[in-house]
Amino acid sequence: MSNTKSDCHKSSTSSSCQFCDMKDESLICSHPGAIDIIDKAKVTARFKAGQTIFYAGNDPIGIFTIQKGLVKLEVTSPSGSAHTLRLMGPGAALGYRSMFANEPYHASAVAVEDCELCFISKADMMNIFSKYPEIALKLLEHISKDLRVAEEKWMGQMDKGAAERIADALLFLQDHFAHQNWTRREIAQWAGTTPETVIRTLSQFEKEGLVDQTDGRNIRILSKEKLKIRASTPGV
Amino acid sequence: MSNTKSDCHKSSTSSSCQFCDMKDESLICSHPGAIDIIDKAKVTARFKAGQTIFYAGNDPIGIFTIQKGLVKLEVTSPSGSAHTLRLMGPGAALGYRSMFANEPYHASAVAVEDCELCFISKADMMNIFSKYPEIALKLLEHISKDLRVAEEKWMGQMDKGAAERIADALLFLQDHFAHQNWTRREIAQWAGTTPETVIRTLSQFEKEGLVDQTDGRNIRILSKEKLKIRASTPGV
DNA sequence: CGTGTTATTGAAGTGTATCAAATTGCGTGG
DNA sequence: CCACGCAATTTGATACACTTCAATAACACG
Repeated sequence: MSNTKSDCHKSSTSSSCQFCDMKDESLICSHPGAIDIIDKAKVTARFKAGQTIFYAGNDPIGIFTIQKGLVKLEVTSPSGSAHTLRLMGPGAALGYRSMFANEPYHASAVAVEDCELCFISKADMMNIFSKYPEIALKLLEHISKDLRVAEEKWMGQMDKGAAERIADALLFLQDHFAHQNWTRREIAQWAGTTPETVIRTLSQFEKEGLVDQTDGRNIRILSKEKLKIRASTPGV
Repeated sequence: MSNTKSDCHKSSTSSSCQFCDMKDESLICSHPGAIDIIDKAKVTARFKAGQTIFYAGNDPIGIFTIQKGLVKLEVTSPSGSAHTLRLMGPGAALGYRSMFANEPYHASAVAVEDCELCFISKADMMNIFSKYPEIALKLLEHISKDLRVAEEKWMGQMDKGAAERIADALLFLQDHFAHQNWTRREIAQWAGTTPETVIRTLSQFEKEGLVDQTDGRNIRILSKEKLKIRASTPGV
């Protein structure tokens, strides 16, 4: 096996970016010219479910790209309760906001399931920018969308009741990360409520025929459409 | 009067950017090279307090830079209540998020007080980017900070009580836009609560010696420090 | 087969929205 | 300068959705 790129095995099976499944999905890696630089600069890192990738308060050292697995950005309030800010799957980037803002991380990144990440240092990233400025514009677009999502989310939280937020959460988690079996607590952290309220609401939804909970702790959505209606209807 | 730049008077007294007070504050205009382009491209616009600069749902046509006055970005929920997303004063830009995201505005921009804005079209903006890519990086930094602010704000809203949020609001509005006499409703829209709750909380704060309301409808902060403590203390 | 985590159910407390009605402040025009 | 009218403010009563606490049950994992 003649591997022409010797520094591509820093961490076990980190092969060339050419063969990465996520090549086309990723904002950064999808650029043809950038691949060569990244290929030399990147380091692969693995995290098991539950492990923390970086902690809030620390200074960013670069960007992670998700090759496999799910990662959540979570903030733990002074009162102790944790809330999920963003969820990111394969192809998404991680840690870019703090890097560009020149700020410490304002949230911690935790692996929801076993993960395989690709790390690119800040210096390498800046190097890429200077050669391919159009990537900066792409990231600008991406972060701008993040901002809308963030603002829309807490706008929704404000005048919606818990049931509506939970319906929203179920739909969102199903749409974006269907394979994952979310716990009631995780749903609560995403919907901005408590596990108890999630449970009560779920059994209410079950009565209404929106979901099914007979398969262990699994939550099966029976009617997306009805849930969508429920997600934007004040009372029942 | 020999005016060398004939197209700089599109709207009443729009003088050259060279003499703009906000030249150094603005993200875009502060760049030495960009001024020449902007000077030719810009149009000055005025809005009276209460007027809408753009409406949610419309497509962005460019960027506004605030020369004078205060602007709020507000979202009106389907249930009818309005919430203030961001507040922007002189030197700040307006409408950039939607432009970069290639999305319609997700909020409406309303003049809080009489305003003087400087408009630059999307095409001109892109032209500036291609000549001075470093401006894109600056905007990237700025939007990244916006994202943190947005996420931090709704994180705060989640587990803080109304009194804490209102204390936060008072401090924020005082720090950033001191000259403005905010109404109870505006405070409520910023703090994510109702005017009634703001009133009750204010009179509570008055009892505790944190604020003074004897001067008409004005709210005078007596002790920033005590308010800060109040802003992060669950019960009394 | 135990042990810890997740889920479930119940009861109780409370903060906050909501509605309605009275009052104040403030600008406008007579 | 006063009277008027409107919007902002204030206060009270009520309702209720949600959190919180506590105790039990079900499940997964070693």
